[in-house]
Amino acid sequence: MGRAPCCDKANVKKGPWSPDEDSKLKEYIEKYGTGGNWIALPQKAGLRRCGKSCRLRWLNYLRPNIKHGEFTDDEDRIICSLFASIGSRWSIIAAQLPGRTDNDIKNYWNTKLKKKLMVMTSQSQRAPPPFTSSHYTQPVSSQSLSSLYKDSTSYFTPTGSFTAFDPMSSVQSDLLNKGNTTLATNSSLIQTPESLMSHMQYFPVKENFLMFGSEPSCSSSDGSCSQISYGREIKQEDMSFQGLGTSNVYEDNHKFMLNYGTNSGGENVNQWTEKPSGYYGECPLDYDLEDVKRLISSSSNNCCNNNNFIDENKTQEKVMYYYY
DNA sequence: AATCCGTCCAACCGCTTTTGC
DNA sequence: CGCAAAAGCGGTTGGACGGAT
Repeated sequence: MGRAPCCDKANVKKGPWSPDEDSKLKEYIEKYGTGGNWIALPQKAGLRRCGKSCRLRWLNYLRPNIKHGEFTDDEDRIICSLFASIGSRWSIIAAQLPGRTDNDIKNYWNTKLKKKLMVMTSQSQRAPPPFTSSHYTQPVSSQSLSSLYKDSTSYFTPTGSFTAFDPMSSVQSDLLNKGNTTLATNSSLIQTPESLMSHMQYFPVKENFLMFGSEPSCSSSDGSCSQISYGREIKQEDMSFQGLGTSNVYEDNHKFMLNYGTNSGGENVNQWTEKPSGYYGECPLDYDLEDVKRLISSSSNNCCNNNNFIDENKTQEKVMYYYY
């Protein structure tokens, strides 16, 4: 049983907006505002459109100060950096780019920026094996994340550390209390795509298929793979933290982690071990941007490598992916 | 000139989260 | 606290467009 449709599908117009519809919507909102009720708005404005459609049209196109056209290098850098840290949270990324909409950024990433980075990746001829990094990335719940942003908390420290995935407690105790954090939009603290690429990886998976960029989008209904997004589908109780240095997987209520890279003795480590209890918060705060960038490419390697939490129900197949 | 193919982006869909009662 | 409705979000789709063949 699905939920009731938000509008009468038979009586609403779909497809591209006409200039007339645009002006009607614009005029109405400029005059009366949205009234906090998008569902009722189209009728009041004399539009045969779904409220959601009106909202989207307004937010993505008609709203004042919307910036269209070419993205600047600075915007590129911000998008790359934020994507590396928080993944495809386009609305949050958009919040850092005045005048840009989440839809715009999403489209830009999917159609241009990702490819641009891929080209750089292939040019860099550098394809280190997975599981080589040394830091954590860490998911935060959407609530935590949004509250972080509401607090205008920086994800860039003056030392270049990237902190978006620090556990909230750590963030609060450490970075949030720092008076000297700086805004993400300070481009001097954001790496250029070129410098990012020097640490990027790509992973040929399934023969010649190269995955790159965003989290993998997998069917959630057919059980093939759960869509992974930071703090959305995954309930907090399901969250396991997995980072560049350690991957955690739940299995039958046991938590496992994949250690990789080198241990303190300089030995190469790449093995599954059971996770000690209370493991969550013990993550280094320093989140080196070089490592962050690696996420861009490696995050899409599969459902598990760098995405940070595992749905318990999907554990088996994900573990398989790890061994793929 | 016609067709094919790839790119781009507005809009839709369905899900999660938030809000209000 | 639980439920339903609305808002918000991100993935996907479809069509317009331009370049290549």
